[in-house]
Amino acid sequence: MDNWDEIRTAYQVAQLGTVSGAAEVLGVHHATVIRHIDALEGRLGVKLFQRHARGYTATEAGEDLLRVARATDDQFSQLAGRIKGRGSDVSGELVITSLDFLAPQLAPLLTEFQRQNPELVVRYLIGDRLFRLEYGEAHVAIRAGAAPDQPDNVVQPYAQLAVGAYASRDYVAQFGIPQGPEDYHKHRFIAADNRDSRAPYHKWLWATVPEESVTWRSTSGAAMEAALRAGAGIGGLPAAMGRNDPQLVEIHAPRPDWSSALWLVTHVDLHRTSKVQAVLRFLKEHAEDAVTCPE
Amino acid sequence: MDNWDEIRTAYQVAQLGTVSGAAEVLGVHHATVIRHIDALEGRLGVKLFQRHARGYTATEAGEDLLRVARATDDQFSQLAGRIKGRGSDVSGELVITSLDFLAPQLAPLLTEFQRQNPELVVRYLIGDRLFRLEYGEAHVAIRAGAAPDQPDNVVQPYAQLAVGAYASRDYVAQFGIPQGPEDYHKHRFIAADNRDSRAPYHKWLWATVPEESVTWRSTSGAAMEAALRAGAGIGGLPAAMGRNDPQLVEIHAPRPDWSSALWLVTHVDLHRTSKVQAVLRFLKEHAEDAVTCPE
DNA sequence: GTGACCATGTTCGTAAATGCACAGGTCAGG
DNA sequence: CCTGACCTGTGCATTTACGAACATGGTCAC
Repeated sequence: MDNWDEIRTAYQVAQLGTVSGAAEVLGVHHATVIRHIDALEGRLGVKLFQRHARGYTATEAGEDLLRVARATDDQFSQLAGRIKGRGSDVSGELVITSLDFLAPQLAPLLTEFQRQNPELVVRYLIGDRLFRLEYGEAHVAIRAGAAPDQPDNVVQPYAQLAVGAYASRDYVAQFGIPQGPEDYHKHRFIAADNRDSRAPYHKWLWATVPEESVTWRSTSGAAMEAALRAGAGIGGLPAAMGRNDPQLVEIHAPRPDWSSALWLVTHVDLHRTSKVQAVLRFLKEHAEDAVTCPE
Repeated sequence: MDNWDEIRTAYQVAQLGTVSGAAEVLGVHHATVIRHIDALEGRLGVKLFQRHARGYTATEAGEDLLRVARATDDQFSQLAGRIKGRGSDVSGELVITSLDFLAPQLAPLLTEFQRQNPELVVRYLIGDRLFRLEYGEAHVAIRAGAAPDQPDNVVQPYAQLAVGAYASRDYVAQFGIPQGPEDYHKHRFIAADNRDSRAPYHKWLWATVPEESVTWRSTSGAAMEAALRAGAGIGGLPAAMGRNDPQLVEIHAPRPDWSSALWLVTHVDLHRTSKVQAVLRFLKEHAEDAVTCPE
C-alpha cells in the first residue's frame, strides 16, 4: 500500500461520489483522479468503485478505504495544526547548553524567559562534553572563546565576559590581598586542571602564578567555584558573580585580557524558528544585566 | 496538509534517520527524498529534521509527524490486507435481487451457498422496483425475459424457466380441469394486472382466455401465488414449484411458448470479483435442480 | 421528445517530478 | 595520518504524471 496520494484521491472520490468533484477539491484535473483510481484498483486487484453515469459509488472495499482515509485525513489535519502552531508560538521544549560556569548567570535569565512563555519547558544541559547542535541535542549553545566556525552553525556575538579574581572573606582574613605579582607566591590559587585551557584568565594564571601556588585544581568549574567560596584560594570568576556576592572579595578588578567572548550558537535549521529567535532576542537584551560587568 | 506522499517520505526518513535509507525503502532516488522533505518543510514553515553529515534527526515536529504517520502506515497496511483478502475469498455482503416469483426457488439455493461460505451475509432484495446494478444496489440480479442490454452490465444466460398452469386442489374439486380452450370460459384465471406484461405465459393468457374469466388480478407475484393456493383460480407458476407441491394440481404441463429465459446480470465492475464469480458458478451449477423443470 | 447540463473517459503536448552522476563532507578503522 | 565507506547536496537529462481539449453517454427539466 504505497503511494498515499492515490489513497487520498480515492478518499475524496468516495466522499464526494464524483470524479469531477474530487478533482476540484484536490485541485487537480479529473483525468488525474481517474488515473489514480485506476492505478490503485489495479494494484489492489479489487474494484473500489462502481462507475455509472452519475458518478462513482464506493464498493465495500471503497467504503473501507473511506473510513480509514477519513481518519487519516483528520489526523493529518490535527498534525498540521500542531506543527504550524508550534512554529508560530514559543512552546514545547527549549534545550540550551553552556559551559557550567555560566550556569549561575544563565539560570535566572532562563527562568525569567520561561515566566514570559509559560508554555515552555526549559532543558538546560551542562555536561563534561560539548553537546552537539548538529545532532539536535540542543537548540541554543553558549560558547566561550574564539568564534566557533562549525559549518551549519549560526554564530552571533553575545557578550564580553568580564572576569575578575575573587576570594572568600575567610580567605582574605587569613591571607590578605596580594598587592602585586610579587605577593603571589604567598597565596593560594584555584585553577582548571588543564594546562592547555584556552580561557584567557587561566592562560594568564599559569603564565604568571608560580605553579606551587596553584594549590586547588579541578576540571569542574562548579567545583572550583565551591572551593573559592570555601576559602581554598583566589580564583577567576565572572565579575557579575563576584561583585554581587557580599561573601566574596574582589582581589583583582576585571581585566580586558582576562575577558573572553561569549557566542550564541544555533543550528542553521533551528535558527529561524520563532522559539529560537525569541530566546536569542531575550538573551541579547538581558546580556548586560547579567553576564558582562560594567566597569 | 495535502500531498500525503511527502508525509510518507518524511515518515521513512524520521524512522530510519537517513535520507539514503529512506530512499532505498521507498524505492526512489535519495534526491527525491530530499526534495520531498524540503517541500514539506517549506509548506509547513517548520523544520522537521536537523541535517547533519550522519543523517537526519527529527525535530519535535518531526517526532510528531513520525507518530502520526506510523499509525497511518499501520492502518493503511491493515486496510490493504482487508481489501486484498476481501478480493480473494467469499465474505462480506452478497446482495442479490430478482423478481419476486423466483424467491421460493432462489432462497434455498442462496441458503446452501451461504452454508458453503459461512462468512457471507446474504441480502436478497425484492421490491416493486428494479434494483439498479449501476448504483451498487446489488451484486447480482436475476432478470427474466429478453436479454438485458444495459451497458456496463454483464449478462449471462441462466436457465429456461419452465412455466405450467396450476390450481389448488380446492379449486379443482369445485371447477374441475379444463380439457381445452373451449372450457376456459367456465373457469377462473389469475393474471398480472398489466396487459402489457411481456411474460410469455401472461401474453398467452390475455390472448387466449376470455377477459371475463380473468377474475383475479394483481401486480404482485406473491399475491397471485397466494390467491392460487387459496383456490382463486388457475395461474401460471414455475413448474418446479407447481409439481413439487402436493396441494397443487397441474392444469397444463409446461409449454415451450410459456417458458421465459432467465439471465444472470452483474455490473461489469463487480463481475470479475471472486465473490460474484463464486455465486454465479454456484447458481449455474444448481440451475437445473431448482429452476428449470425436466420434462 | 429534445436540448442543456453534467458526468466519465481518452488522446496528446507539456511541465513537473524523478533519476543520474558527481561533489563535498564526516566518521571509523587500520 | 590516511583510506574507504557512507552520508548529504546539487546540476542536468529523462521520464513520468499532469492538464487541456474533445468525445461520449446519461439524466433531468421543459
